[in-house]
Formats: sequence, structure tokens, C-alpha cells
Amino acid sequence: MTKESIRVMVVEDHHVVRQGLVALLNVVEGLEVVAEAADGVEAITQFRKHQPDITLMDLRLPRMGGVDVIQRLRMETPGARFIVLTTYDGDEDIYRALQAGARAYLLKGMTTEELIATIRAVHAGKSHIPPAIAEKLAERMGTEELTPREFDVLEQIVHGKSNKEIATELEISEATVKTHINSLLGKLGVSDRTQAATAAIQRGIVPLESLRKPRP
Amino acid sequence: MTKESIRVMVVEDHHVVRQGLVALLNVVEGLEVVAEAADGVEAITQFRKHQPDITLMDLRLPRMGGVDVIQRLRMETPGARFIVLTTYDGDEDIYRALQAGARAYLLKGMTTEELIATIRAVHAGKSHIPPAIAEKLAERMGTEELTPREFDVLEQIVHGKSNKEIATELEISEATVKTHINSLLGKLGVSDRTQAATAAIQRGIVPLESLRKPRP
DNA sequence: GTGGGCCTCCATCAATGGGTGGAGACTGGC
DNA sequence: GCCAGTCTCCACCCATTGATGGAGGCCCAC
Repeated sequence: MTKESIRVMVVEDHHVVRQGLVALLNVVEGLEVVAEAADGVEAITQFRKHQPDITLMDLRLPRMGGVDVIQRLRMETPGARFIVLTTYDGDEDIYRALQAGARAYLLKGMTTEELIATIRAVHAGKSHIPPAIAEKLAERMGTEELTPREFDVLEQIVHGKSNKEIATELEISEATVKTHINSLLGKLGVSDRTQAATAAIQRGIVPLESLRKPRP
Repeated sequence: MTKESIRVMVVEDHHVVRQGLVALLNVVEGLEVVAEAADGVEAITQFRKHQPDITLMDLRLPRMGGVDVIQRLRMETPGARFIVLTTYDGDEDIYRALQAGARAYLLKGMTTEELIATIRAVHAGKSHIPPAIAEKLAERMGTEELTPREFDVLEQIVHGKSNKEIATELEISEATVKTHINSLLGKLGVSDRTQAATAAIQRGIVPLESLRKPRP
């Protein structure tokens, strides 16, 4: 081998998808998968061990979210390059991943050729955001940031709590809850709590998984 | 080759995932991927052309949902065997897929070994439902079926419509809307429309994708 | 220290939502 | 024919929600 291969790490919690990706990438000239991880914590240890040139990451990971992993690893290794590869396209995720320092955001729907081209491009120092994603980003830019407290309230709304229950849960008065709701409705551009809930889920502000049966 | 290979078709809209799966399966002794499809319509034409022994299917597909595809193909070819392979585990999907005649329901998180074992088992005529999935199914069994009209109303709720808007949209009175809501709240086991909306999304009764920006 | 956010609370009001108990019409199955 | 289930509608009532327009305290940045 005359040129050195690009050393790639694949972080993805779904076994068959990960193995499939690895199988795909390993037959590509000039690429070499040097590490794999199935969750966020493993991603960090594997990264430290193998120092890949490019890390391909799903965002929704057990134990530690992809965004946090990127943030953490980029603190340790500022030159680290991440490509986010995910099925979801909630604008919140996109935004946060790019904020954290991802160089590209791809949906799993794209072709292998695009994926490989993106890996090469990112390795060469470029960034790559597909138009469909860029559009989402632009959308999200137009909206104001929720304050931490507003986020707390929104989370409770998504979990189906009434204003009174939210007040109890957050240990504030119902009046304050209403104030926050009023304000977040405006920021989300919706007109009632039900729309706020679906918007929060759709945009990935509150993850769908949190709906299962937690918070006892 | 002394024994004949099991002829497999892979239906999955995400290119890299599909190609990965194909790559994985093709190296397995005794399996042969004879067809691929990226959406429901293609799945039907490819199936007719290649008559695979086993069809591996994602449920969320463009153009025609996986459940409909299974239903349709099993009418034409009652012996056709389907394994649903998906990331989502909304109980509604599981239920409908098995209703439609799928023999197994697997999450993408499972290992390649499990997948291959399941393919062999289903080919041998067995069914296979992992415990985690079976549990979901049991949950769903306890709940009553929504009537078509209740479903219409639920869909509107998820889309953030008020009772008045729903009444206009469905061309019924607001009183009737309330009646349906009351009844569907009971069946879903929730106490207000916001909970109904999140439950509908979480359980896959109303697909998240429909939230984008349709229905003009 | 002044201003800007944020968080907290208040009161008041109108609109919306949900609970209850009914009732007539239509359907399909027995 | 009759029953069961669905869909439609009504009235009445109370609870919840959202809108509006404040106001004080806190903290951080300039």
C-alpha cells in the first residue's frame, strides 16, 4: 500500500447496522475500520485507544449521547473529525451535533458513494452538510432558544403533566408554570400544549425514548 | 454446493443499512441474497420476480408501508415468509405486522448470529418473537381497538388541531368530536389530549413522519 | 451601577377542554 | 327481528388552559 489508509471508527448501537457498515467500508480502497463501539462510553475508550482519523457516529446511543461524546473527545483531541450518521433528522440534533464540532451530518438514506465521498472530504479538512439538512438548520436558526426552565416545563408537558402537576414537580407556583408555557409556546411557534408536545418530539428537543415509563 | 441456499430478499430504504445487511448475509454459508428493494412498491415487483424464501423487511418504507406489502404478498403467495427487522418498536407496528402474517419481529439491535438463526428458523417453518417484543405485544393486547372515526380524531389531535378545527375538518359537530375524544382517551388509558398525542406517537398509531408539514 | 435576561409570582378573563348522561340512526351478524 | 357497535348529536357543568399586563429579585456583562 503506497498511500496510508484513512483510519475510521464506527460508533453505532445497532449490531447489524454497525457490522454492515464495517463490512461496506472495509472493502473500500483507502479506508480502514480500526475500531467499533456500540455505545457512548465505549466510543470514548475506543477513540483514546485507536485515535481514528474519522469517527462515524450515530447520535442516539445508550449510556452517553453522541453529542456529548463528540464534545468530550474534541476537548481532548481538537483535531478529531466526526461525521454524524443517523436516521433521525430532528433539527435539534443536527444543530447540537454541529455545535459540538461534527464536520458532517448524513442521513442513513444516502448512498454508499456519498458516504465514502464525505469521509474523504472530511478527512481532507472539508465540511459537508447536505442541502436537505442545511434547510432544517436554517429553520431552526429562525427560532429562539428555550431557557433551561422553559425546557423543564416543556419536558413535563410532553410527559402529559397538567399545569398543577408541573408546578408540584418543579416546586414553583402554577402561575409561573403558565408564564413559562406562554413563553415557550411563542418560541416554538405553536398555540397550545399539545402542539408544543408534538413539536418537541418531532424536532428532537425531547427524545421519544423518554416517554417509555421513567421518572418515578 | 450440496444443499440449496436459502434465498433472501432485503427490503430496507436506507441504502447503507441495506447494503450492509446484504454484505453481511452474503458471506453466510447457506444464505443467498437474491433481491433488494428500497421501498414498498419495489418490494412487490422484486418479490414477484424472484420469489425469495425469506423476506427481511423494514416497516417504515416510502411509497407503501411494510405492513401493506406483507399483506398483499401473502394474499398472492400464502407461503411467503417475512421477518420484520426494524428500529422502531411501537407496539402498534408489531401487532399489525404479525397480524399481516410476519413470522418474526426483530429489532436492529440484535446480533448477526440471532438474525441468521432467526432466518434459518423461519425458513424451517418456525416463528420467532423475542421476549422483549412479546411483552410489548401483551401490553397492546390489553387495550381496546380504536374505531375508524376515533382514529381520525386522534390523528387530528396529534396534528395539533382544536376540537373546533377537528369538527370542521371531519365535518361533524364539536359535540361529536368530544364524544370521540372521550372514548379514545379511555381506550388509550390517558386523561387528556396531550397524553393521547404522545401515546399515539410513541405507540406508532400515528407515524411521526406525518407531523412534518402535510395536510394543507 | 445599569440594563438585560431569567425566574418567580400575582390577578383576571375568555376560551377551550373534558365529564356525564342521554338519544336517534345505521350497520352487520345472529 | 333483534342486538351490538358505531357514529352522530345535544345540554349542562366545571376544570383547565392560555392571554394579558404587570412586578420584584437575582445574576451577569458591559
